[in-house]
Order: sequence, then structure tokens, then C-alpha cells
Amino acid sequence: MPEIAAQREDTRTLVLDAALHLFTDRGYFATSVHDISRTAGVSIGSIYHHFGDKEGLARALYATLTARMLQLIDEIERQTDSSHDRARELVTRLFELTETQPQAMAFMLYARHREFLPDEPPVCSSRPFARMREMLSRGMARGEIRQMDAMVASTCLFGGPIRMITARLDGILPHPLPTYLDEVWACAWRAVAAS
Amino acid sequence: MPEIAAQREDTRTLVLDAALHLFTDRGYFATSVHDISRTAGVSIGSIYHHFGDKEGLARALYATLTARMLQLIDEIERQTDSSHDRARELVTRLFELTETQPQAMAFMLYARHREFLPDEPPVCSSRPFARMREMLSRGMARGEIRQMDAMVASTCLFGGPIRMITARLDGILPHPLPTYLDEVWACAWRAVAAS
DNA sequence: CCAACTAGAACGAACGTTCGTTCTAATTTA
DNA sequence: TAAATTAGAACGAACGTTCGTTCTAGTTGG
Repeated sequence: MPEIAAQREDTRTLVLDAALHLFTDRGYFATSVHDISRTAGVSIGSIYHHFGDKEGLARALYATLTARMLQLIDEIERQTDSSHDRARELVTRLFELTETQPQAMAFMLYARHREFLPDEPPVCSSRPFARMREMLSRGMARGEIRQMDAMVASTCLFGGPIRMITARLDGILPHPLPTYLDEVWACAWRAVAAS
Repeated sequence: MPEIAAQREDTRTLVLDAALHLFTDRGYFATSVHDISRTAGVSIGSIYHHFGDKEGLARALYATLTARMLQLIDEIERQTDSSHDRARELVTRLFELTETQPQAMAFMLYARHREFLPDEPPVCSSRPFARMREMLSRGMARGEIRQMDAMVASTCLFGGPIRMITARLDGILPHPLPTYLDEVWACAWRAVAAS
């Protein structure tokens, strides 16, 4: 006997949204399927119908967000030329995303997927991060970036910005991230720039 | 009727060691108290006798490792003068520690304590990290480091090295961390150096 | 009217924790 | 010195709860 809103607002989306919020608020293991069902306003049966099991739900969520991130990187590659501009634009967009969709950011950059998605590779070896490293290798070949191990370069360029993001997600930064963008970027680029 | 080794090898230590390994291998929630009891060779009753509950055990473990980290920082402050030398020595020691005691490192830098120790502040606002930031502020006052927000400075200086550590813990670095030390440190120091 | 979907009560397994007991070694008593 | 007493560390079977999952019945759009 469904109540007010029986209309088909995509059930999958409702469930994924609820899961994202609960997983990032309390963590995967502290969130029960019953919680997700209640928050999403969708029955347990539907959740199992659509996602198979709790892990399948987490996997679907991870896939959705990874795809969104890859899309972002594609867009940036189309709009910019140099490694410098691309990396800077990426950091800018990630800082903005952290303010507008902190849960999505937390789930991608901060959650320990290994603990609940055993077969998933670590985030830093996932496609989006691999794309970033390819980007930097080309930058090195063109002389924009000092010669060094590609892994070291990507780690040193993005390490600072990413730690700023996690600090913000932890709630220990007084101001929104874009406030720090220029200062952080100056440091990050100096770390690897050829000049 | 005790068997071979009934002698008092400190029970607390046995339990803490087992917990550290299991927590970092599988995560806090995937580790049952029964697992810890079995691995440590100590009964469930004893664990509750010593630590109160599972959370108390995690808290004791966290406190032990935090203390060890603070001790390391003290030692470095006594042995070095400049911010440059101190930070470099710290990174060196952390890289070595990651190779010799990867579990301890993973638990300190990588675990999401918030999820199972609700009252603990985030690691980056814990004492050891606060000490590092004070160190850098003094370096800025002395002109070794460019003028900038203290939080940004510490994040940019240590962000790269720390991400290298997590990459190594994830098993995606082919060589031991000290191999990369010079290259990583060169990037890290350039990021914030005054020159 | 049928296939796709939703519903939520019910189930079994596994968890953290408790509790009555045993063991051990030090201390007291005679 | 030998026996009696004591304190608390160690033990592990058992408990109640909660979780992920299943199942059967009902609803709905095309």
C-alpha cells in the first residue's frame, strides 16, 4: 500500500543517493541495508532486485562515480592543451566538486574500498588516475615537467591538492577549498615544473 | 594443564599485535574479536578483561602508535636544526618505517579511524601532525619557507611523500620507498622552499 | 493479462559481550 | 615450613541482538 509518492522516480537513483550519503557519513559497515531502504524510501526487496546484494550496490555506486570522474577528465583534455593547464583545471574542478558534492568526493578519494570491494584495485591504480599519469608523461616528453619517475611526478603534483581535499572533508579547514586554490597550485606546480 | 609456553609473555602486547595485523589486513569491521583471540592465542575473556570492549582495544592500539610517532618527532627535533633538515629526516624515517612496519604505518596514515573511534579527531589534527605544522611555522618565520597559510604549507610539503607511502601500502610501487626518496624530496622541498 | 517490479515479514548466521568458573602466584597464618 | 587464603588474570560456552538475505504475496504499467 504505497503512500504519497508511488510515481516512478528512478528507484536505482534513489537507492544510490541514499547509499552514497549513508556510506560516507557512517561508513559502509555501519550502514545496514535496512537503513538504506528507509532513507531511500524503497523496500528491501527492490534493492535486492536491482543490485543483487549489498556489495553489488557498493560496486554500482563506485562504477557510477568512476565514470563521472573519467568524463570530467575527458572534458578537460578536450578543452586544454598543456600539462600545466590540464592539471590546474583538474585541481580547480576537484576543489569545486568537493564543495558542491562532498559525499561523492569522499567516496572516491577517501573511502577504503578494499575493505568492502575486495576485487576492486586501489583507487590510485583506477582508470581516472591512470589517465592523469599518462597526461603527465606526455608533459615530460614535451619538456614542461622535469624528468622523473611518472609515479613520483603524479604523486608529487597531486599529493598536496588531494590532501587539502581530505582535510576539508575532515572539517579541519576553516574556508572553502577554492580560497586556497592559488596558493596550493603554486606549490604543486613548483614541485614538478621543468623551469 | 598449560602446554609449552604458559609463561607470562605480556598478554596485552600479544593482543595489540594481533589486532594491528588483522585490522590493517581486513579492516576493523571485518575483524571479529574471536579472530583476534584466535590469532593472539589469548582467550576472549582476557581481551575484555584488559581492554573493556572492542573499541577500547582499537583506542589502546591507536594511543600506542600515536605515542611512538610523537617520540620519533621529538627525537628528530633534538637531532636537527633547520626546518629543511627536520622535514627531510621525518620523510626519510617514515619511508623506512613503511618498509619495516607497514601495518603500523597503514593503521596510522591510512585507516579511517572516524568510522570506529567516533570521538577521535581526524589524524591530521592529531598531536603528531600539529607538531609538524608548528615546526613549519617556525621555518617560515626564519625565512626558510615561503610565506603562506601554515596548513597549506604542511599539506604541500608532506602531501607528496604521504601519497607515496599510501601507494606503497597499496602495493602499486615496484621498488621499496627509500629508492624514491631523493626524487620525492626534491619535489616536496621545491614546493615550499623560499629560494 | 502478463511481466516487471515492489513490498516487508521472516530466517539463519555471525557478531560483540557477559558471566560463572578455573588457574596461578603471592601473602598470610599457625 | 606447610597449609590456608586471597586477588585478579585467563578461560570459553552461551546469550541476545543485528545483520544480510530470502521468500511469498501484492501492485502496476504497457
